[in-house]
Amino acid sequence: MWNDAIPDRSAQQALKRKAILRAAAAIFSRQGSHGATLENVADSLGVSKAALYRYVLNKNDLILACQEEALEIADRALTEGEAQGETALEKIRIGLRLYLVAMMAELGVPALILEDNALHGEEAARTQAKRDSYETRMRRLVAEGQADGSIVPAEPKVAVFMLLGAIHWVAKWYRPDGAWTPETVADAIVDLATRALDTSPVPALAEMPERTQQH
Amino acid sequence: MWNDAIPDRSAQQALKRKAILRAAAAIFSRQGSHGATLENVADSLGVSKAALYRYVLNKNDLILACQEEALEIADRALTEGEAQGETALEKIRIGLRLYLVAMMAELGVPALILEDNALHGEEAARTQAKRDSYETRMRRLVAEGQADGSIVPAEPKVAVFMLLGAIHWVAKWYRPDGAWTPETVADAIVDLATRALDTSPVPALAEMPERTQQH
DNA sequence: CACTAATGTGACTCAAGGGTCACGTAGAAG
DNA sequence: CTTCTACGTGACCCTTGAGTCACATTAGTG
Repeated sequence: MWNDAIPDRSAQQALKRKAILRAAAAIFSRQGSHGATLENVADSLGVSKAALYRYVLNKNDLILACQEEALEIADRALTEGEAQGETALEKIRIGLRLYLVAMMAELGVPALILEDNALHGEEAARTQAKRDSYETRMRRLVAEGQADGSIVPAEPKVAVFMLLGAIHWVAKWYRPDGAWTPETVADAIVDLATRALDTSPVPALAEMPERTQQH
Repeated sequence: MWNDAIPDRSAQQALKRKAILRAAAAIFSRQGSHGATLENVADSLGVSKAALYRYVLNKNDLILACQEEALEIADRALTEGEAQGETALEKIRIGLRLYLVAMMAELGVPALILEDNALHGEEAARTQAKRDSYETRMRRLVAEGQADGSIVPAEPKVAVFMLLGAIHWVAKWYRPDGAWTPETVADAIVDLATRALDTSPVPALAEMPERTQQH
């Protein structure tokens, strides 16, 4: 009912909670956190609503967990990008690409779009702080790129908002059962969006290969 | 209570309905259509919830009206862009810029982000069709730009999604009481986003002038 | 096999929010 | 001044959905 098999009792807890997060993320991302029902989430797992409460404190907690997971993923991706990239622009490219792919892999959703007041409680502020921190990091990278010559001069705030808009919007149109794989989409959208900042953009961009292997 | 003064009785109706649309759009855009209460909308106008029902059939109708208004604006803006622009890229630039500015002026909000199932009823399908039609128009323009050499080769669908993401995302971060005017923001974000498609991008972009005159 | 802890369920409570209604009031018209 | 109509209101109804609880069931453990 939950998933296939195996590990020792206490680790099951974590797996099941993870499964709930995935299911919830999928529904939040389509209907918004307000439009989503805990019963929806439960149904999509083939479980009763009450069962969820063994793994989740309440709806707010669930939203919070999804949000934090997504922020962790974004943060790790950016760190990896900073490690691998040569110029600042490359760092951003890699960071965003890994973000999209990892979101699909771990939450099953390319991005989480939450309403402004989706969360309440003091944890909401902590989460907001994390998001600010991520955006600040991105802005610093843009400034760095303007220094190293890889990124065109432009207001860093606007540049970052533009990039994040393009990335987050993927949640609105990407369908996992479509013709494009997560990697294809991530490459295409990130290449295109970051081309806006590129001081020496290549004239042509990659084609869109169809999905070859299912899953 | 509603607005300042004047016109003959029956025209008041239209004005008041328009005021409701603006108020609703503002709240929808911050809280999502599900998170928004009709009482919120009423309160923000200093009116009781019941009063709204003189001008609006129900919540669905209100959402629908906002949505359609936004689509009309987008459509008009694109038509204007097609009339004024030389290359296809210019047409897109002008169309998007006018869209952002007009949304701010007429709905008081840079964009409407609605959840997938915000609307129900058959009108929802009609609205969806309009949105599709707009996106198709945009894709055709991208293809046209690839033909006339102003736009870089790239999958038109992805290109349009990327542009619309950057544009719609403005609703998430723009604050009317901030330092930037609507025109400033529209220019900056559209120039930056469309630069991604530009075959001959200028190396540098405009600075961000502060707001000089208040409103 | 008996015992216990963990897990899941259906039936419930309760608050919030969409929508309605009977009424009060103000302003145009005779 | 009276009357009619449009407008707005407070109080209300009713559904939906968050959260709880007593109970059944299952799975480890001696």
